[in-house]
Amino acid sequence: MSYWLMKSEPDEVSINDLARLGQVPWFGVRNYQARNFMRDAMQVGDGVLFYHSSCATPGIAGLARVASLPYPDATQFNPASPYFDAQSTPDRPRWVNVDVAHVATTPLIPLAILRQSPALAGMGILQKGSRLSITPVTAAEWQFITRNLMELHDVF
DNA sequence: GCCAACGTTGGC
DNA sequence: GCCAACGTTGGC
Repeated sequence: MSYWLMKSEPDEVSINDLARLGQVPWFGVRNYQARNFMRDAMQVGDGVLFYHSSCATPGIAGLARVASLPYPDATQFNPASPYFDAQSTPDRPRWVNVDVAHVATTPLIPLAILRQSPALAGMGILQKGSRLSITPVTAAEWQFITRNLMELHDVF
């Protein structure tokens, strides 16, 4: 079992949207490294820190879990979608996504708070210039965040 | 809106 | 294969 941090712009899909829908395809990833995490490394049941980016107060807004195997991202075939990729064909799809299911909505843990914890200094999201929308999280980081910052002891 | 940092593209 | 130019990300 692995852990991940996945960024979403709340204007597109917020933690409240995820709570309401229960489960969503993590569509729109157009970065090979992030795609490869979904395609090659994620397992159903993996823990996800749901992160709100590009908003007034960026930070971790809740917990989710990986809920499907990877499969072709439907938006790549839709010419009307901003995620359309003319190079991609159903025969040889370039982009995949997994489904992500809601686990918990938590009080927002702002990025500024994450930066204050030495235990989290190695997190991908905190590295200078890091833009990856999906980054691995260590078990120690996951436990520090869920136990110390969220005061949750019974998830995952 | 600014801008640092990064990934991708494409000419050579 | 190099690398300059460009587009994008995302915090501030």
